[in-house]
Amino acid sequence: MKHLQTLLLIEAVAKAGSIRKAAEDMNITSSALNRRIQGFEEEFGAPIFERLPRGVRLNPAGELLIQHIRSQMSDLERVRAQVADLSGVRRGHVSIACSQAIQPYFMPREIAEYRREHSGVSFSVHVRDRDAAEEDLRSYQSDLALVFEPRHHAEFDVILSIEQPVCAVMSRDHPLAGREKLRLRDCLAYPHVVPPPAIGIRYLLDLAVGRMSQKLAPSIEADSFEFMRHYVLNDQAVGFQFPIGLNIDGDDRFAIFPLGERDVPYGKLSLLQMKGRILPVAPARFANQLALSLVDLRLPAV
Amino acid sequence: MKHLQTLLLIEAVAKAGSIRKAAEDMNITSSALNRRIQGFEEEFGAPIFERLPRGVRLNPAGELLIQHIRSQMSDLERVRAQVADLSGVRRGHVSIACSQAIQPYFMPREIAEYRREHSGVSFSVHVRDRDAAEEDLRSYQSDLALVFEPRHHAEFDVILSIEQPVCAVMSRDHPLAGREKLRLRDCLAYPHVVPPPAIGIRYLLDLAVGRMSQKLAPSIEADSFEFMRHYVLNDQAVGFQFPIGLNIDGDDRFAIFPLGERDVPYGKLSLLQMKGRILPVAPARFANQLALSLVDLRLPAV
DNA sequence: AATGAGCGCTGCAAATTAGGAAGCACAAAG
DNA sequence: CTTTGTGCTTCCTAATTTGCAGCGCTCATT
Repeated sequence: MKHLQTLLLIEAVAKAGSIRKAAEDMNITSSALNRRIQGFEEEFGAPIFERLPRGVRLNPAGELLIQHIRSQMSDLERVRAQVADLSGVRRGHVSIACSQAIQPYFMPREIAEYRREHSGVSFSVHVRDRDAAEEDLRSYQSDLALVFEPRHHAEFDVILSIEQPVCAVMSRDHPLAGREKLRLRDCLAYPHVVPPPAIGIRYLLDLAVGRMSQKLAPSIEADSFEFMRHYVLNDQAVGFQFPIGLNIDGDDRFAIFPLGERDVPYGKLSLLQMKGRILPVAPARFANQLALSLVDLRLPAV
Repeated sequence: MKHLQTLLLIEAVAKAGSIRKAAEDMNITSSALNRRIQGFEEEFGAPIFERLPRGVRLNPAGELLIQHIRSQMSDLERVRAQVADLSGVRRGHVSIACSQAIQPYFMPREIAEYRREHSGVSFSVHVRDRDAAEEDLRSYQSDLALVFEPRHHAEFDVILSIEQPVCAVMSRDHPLAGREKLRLRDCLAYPHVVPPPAIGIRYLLDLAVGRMSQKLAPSIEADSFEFMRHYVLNDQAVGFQFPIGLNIDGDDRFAIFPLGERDVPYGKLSLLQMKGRILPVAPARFANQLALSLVDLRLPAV
């Protein structure tokens, strides 16, 4: 789209941090790019880049502008998708950022189901912790985010939110595996493997131990739940995960115990989008499908 | 702003209804304009105009696009205003659509007050009935609308809403002028002058008479409240207006009676903006001031 | 039925604009 | 103190856009 060329170049420069680098990325000469930037700043009425000895950086005006540029490009994309839609073609792309727990079972199933109906739609899936997911939405890199315990509710539109208990995960032959019920303090008596603080489940665990005498003393801190799952099979350790990330009835190597809400607070799984943004057809419909599926996972009222 | 040139031309064509006319308006030749449109349609991937024997008209895709164009231009304007703001200058423009009742006293006072602080800000004020005001918001011709009884609440963001009683207005020497209180049916016994159905106050009167035996039998239907005010001085007629449009204590030629809510429903005066739109600095601040002033006019709870 | 006005569209040459190559001044890094 | 990398400028050429004139078409009017 030609009339956006300059804006695209500005974004490239902002990312590259230097005009010459950006010029190379965009396959034009630095002189041409330089002039376009200067021309734009002139008609815009204010400089948008700070000139540093080692390159350039967006100034506050530029930050404002780049946000406008991204929102504008994304909105144009939405219009094009909507136009394609009304001429009968169901195409498009959905970019979604989500927590690790969503990756193994939930998201593949949902995407496969969606694509059964709309094979023209393509997907990008990004694993993101809650902060990174929010940043993705803000910069329009993702249309949707499905994350546990998002930090800044108010900056986004919450399409739907459900609760999930934290579950203790261990091998079937673990000493605790025979119990009827389990409390957090039981788990902490054994070696436990927990994710780093950036991840939702750790946040909840930290909250929980904050009001206990016992402390978190992780034998292992790992940012991969897949690692955790396999690790607990090899040691008498306890891991933690949400039900949505577990194949509860399908794998008899594990013992899984949901922890009560008074023990560890439930995790809030929220489906988010950029505030006020109108999503293109495909992301909007997919969000709708996700919302429906998530409602089915809602905890029965206590 | 050069990169928007094509979009601006598209808007001009949409408005003019013909490429040649628009070309004249924009001071270029029709051939150049024609080719730009064709070029845009090609890279956009779909035609946006229907070619008719007497000119062109936006097709559905074009309608979608023009909405994007307008929102985009307005957002860029917002960014520029914000940038100007952060370099210390307080400039900008506010475009507001409002009911007639707002014109004589309320709006002039508010604008004057705002401009005392920010003399760099300019204003456009448009008199609009409730439907036209909404259309103004939708097409980004106005930043704000202050109207009685807006029809489609849900399509807009309601910044604030207050209630005002309908008042009967007559000359001091009118036979009814000595009364303590007045009811609608008293007024209808005399010649009355009412606005056309498009105007909020008429809508309320129609609602009111709908549940009465008596009917509205206007001697005069006039779309100017100023006309109404002067007319009732020249005939033993009754007119209707909201308090905000009356100089209640300042003009002793008139007798004014608020009508009870059970008699004629109160009018809802709403300050609206386009849904989800982020207003530029000046309109946003002015909206804020309006909201504060309107709150002072709120009816004391009954 | 004929006519003329108004429309969108197209070929071609002229005018305008944007692009590339090379080089300058400057500042940080080695 | 040299080297490297930066933004910016100048000159010239390439690419794009514009204006002009004209074609074919539809519709309202004569």
